[in-house]
Amino acid sequence: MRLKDERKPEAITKTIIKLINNIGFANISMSKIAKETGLSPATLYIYYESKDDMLRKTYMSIKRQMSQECLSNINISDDIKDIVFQLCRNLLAYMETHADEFLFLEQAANSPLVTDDMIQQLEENNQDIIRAFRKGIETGYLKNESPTLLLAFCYYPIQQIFKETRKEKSMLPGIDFNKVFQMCWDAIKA
Amino acid sequence: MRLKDERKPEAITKTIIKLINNIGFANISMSKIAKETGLSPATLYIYYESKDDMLRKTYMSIKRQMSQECLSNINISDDIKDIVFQLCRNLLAYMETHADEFLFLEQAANSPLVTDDMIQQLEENNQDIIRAFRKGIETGYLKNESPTLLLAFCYYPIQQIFKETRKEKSMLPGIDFNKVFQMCWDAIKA
Amino acid sequence: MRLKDERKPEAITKTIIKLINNIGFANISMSKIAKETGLSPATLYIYYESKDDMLRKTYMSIKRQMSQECLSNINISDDIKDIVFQLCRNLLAYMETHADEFLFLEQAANSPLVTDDMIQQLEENNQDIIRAFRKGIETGYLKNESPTLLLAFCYYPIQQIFKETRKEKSMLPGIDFNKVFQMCWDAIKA
Amino acid sequence: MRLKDERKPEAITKTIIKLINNIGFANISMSKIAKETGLSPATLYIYYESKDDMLRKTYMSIKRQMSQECLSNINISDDIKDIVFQLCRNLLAYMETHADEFLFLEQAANSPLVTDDMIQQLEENNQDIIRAFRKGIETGYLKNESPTLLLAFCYYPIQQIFKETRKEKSMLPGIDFNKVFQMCWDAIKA
DNA sequence: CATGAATGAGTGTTCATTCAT
DNA sequence: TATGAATGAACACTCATTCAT
Repeated sequence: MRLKDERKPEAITKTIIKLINNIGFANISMSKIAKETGLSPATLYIYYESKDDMLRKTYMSIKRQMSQECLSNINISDDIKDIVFQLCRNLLAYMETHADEFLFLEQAANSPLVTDDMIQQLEENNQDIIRAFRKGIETGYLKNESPTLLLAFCYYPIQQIFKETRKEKSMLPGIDFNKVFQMCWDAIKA
Repeated sequence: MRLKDERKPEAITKTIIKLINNIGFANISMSKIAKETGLSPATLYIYYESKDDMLRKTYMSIKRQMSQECLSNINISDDIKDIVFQLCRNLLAYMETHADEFLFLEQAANSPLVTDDMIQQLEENNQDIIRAFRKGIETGYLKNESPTLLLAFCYYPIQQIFKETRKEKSMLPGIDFNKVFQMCWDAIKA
Repeated sequence: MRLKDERKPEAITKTIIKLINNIGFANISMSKIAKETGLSPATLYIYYESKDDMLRKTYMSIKRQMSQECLSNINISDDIKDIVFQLCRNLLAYMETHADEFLFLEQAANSPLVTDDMIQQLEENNQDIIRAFRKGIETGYLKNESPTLLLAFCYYPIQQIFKETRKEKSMLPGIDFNKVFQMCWDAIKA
Repeated sequence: MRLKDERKPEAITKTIIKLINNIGFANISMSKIAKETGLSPATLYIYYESKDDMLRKTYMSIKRQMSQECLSNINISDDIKDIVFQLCRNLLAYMETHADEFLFLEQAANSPLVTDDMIQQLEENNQDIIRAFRKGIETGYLKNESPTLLLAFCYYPIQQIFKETRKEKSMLPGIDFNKVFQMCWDAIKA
């Protein structure tokens, strides 16, 4: 009995990310993915139940990987300001080194593919950082708002601004992201 | 020979927005749009060159309308702080009254459909507000950063947070957007 | 606006009957039907909602035609014996001149495609003959059984025996169908 | 190296009969049969050369079993009338206790799957009964027709009428099959 | 013997677009 | 201008069968 080739899902994932960035979320098809990966369309269905299942699992996997990298070099007992800046740096670093993955996430996130259920599952990855933010609020360093909202004020602007800087005729060329991080901090600090 | 019926493009636009929110950007088709609007597929090609052309023109039209509504009740000579808060209120008001239109924009914006060229064209709608921000910088009320960046810090967080609040199992339920506006202001003020 | 070509459904029907007799009910496909008829697969969907719809409508149409031809030269006021023998002759004549159509019906009738609802609709075509049989019962010429059962004893044996005679290595070669008709009559007569 | 497990073909046969009655002859597939039986698709090919081979062998097996059961409690030296009525009762009994098997046979019999060669092989199962019928002709109890034809007049009407009574909205509800047997006898008796 | 992996060819159906009226 | 008819190409997915273990 032949065993599942664990390099195949990896190759499929890479193809998906590549194709979505080249031709767009709306234009990927199973046959394009199969051909680009060098597989038969039928083989995709050994690893995934359906196209939706494939895209959802790919989304979950990439998103989890991104969340994890955002927590690098962060010690929950550090000063909240250090945590916030490190978080911002990590996010930027991930987007810079995994631009295609990130842009895949952005396309998928705005589609009906990503369900509330998936988001809730992913939310668990943020629990540590949410706890740190809550402590920051209690110790008076951060505004007395929902920690999720404060966190959103770090992630969202940086992500959207990053996307803008990636465009060929960007309206925000040569931005110094340290300034952006500072603005995030100003938004959430007490 | 009848003249082009200008109510048809309007009806088509409405259908597109409705369908995209119901079945997603990736699943709309010319025949679905035609059937839902009560037209023949062939008729769509009288008003638009192709599917892409149709979606692009629709995007441009909606985006322009949104930009315009964001400038309501704003007087360039007002205090920059008043301008910023009014801008934020206008944006929120538009998203709340035109949720489908806004969510269409978000789906389209992340797709390869929207070209740099289109973005540059749309950028012109912001010139007045950019000028006001520049004055705010010069008079020392705002941080000395690119006005576009400052503006981004108003739009992006509010838009993304709004999307989050729309979800059924939102992680940010019952948010007071006035607090959000204040955070935007804190981020960009000098 | 182009008009529907009424020769197309006829051509499609002919292809279906031909193909089903050549390759069997289980092996026909939309693309085979399309190619054999000289059409695009998509065109089939202008005339029929789905494959099932196509096969069902074809079945109904052929079955109705057969029922009609079975009533040729039958006068309801004739002697019931004459009616029965004419019915038998008509059935045989139809099967002989429309062998492919008849064999299509037999394949379809044993598939789950043909619903009770369809059968009920078709049953209406037999009302006149059923009435004649009822009169035959009342006047004592026929057995006092359900007219439908008596009718079945005419149709079924002849149909099944006809199918047997059609086989290359038939076990019933050179049958005289007049004898078969007589046996049918013996079965149902009082 | 294990030996072929003879319970597997039995299990496969049961699955085939079940599936064909549930989803129809045209919709069964090797993988569905494998999954439903709890086997790998590849395993089916240990027991059968191909899908067609599998269906043919299954048809032959079931058909033989049915023929055998039709001969229960029949003594060739009995009166031909007793033989005929017992044959009819046996046929009905088989169809009632093995409805799925019988309906499988009917679906298969009308498909091109069943070849003349197979029919000839199966015909041997009827030799005893054919001989009895021939004696019935010689002794003047039966019509002077081909014994096969006389036999057909027993089998066919009962089978077709049985199928009709099985339908949900049957046109022949609550039939007394003893009357049907009598009609068969009337058809073939001298 | 038995199997899950693998596949090219096929399935029914819909696509964006053009044609003929 | 407006349309239903028409289509080749593509869609997501399944097929019967074979391979490698």
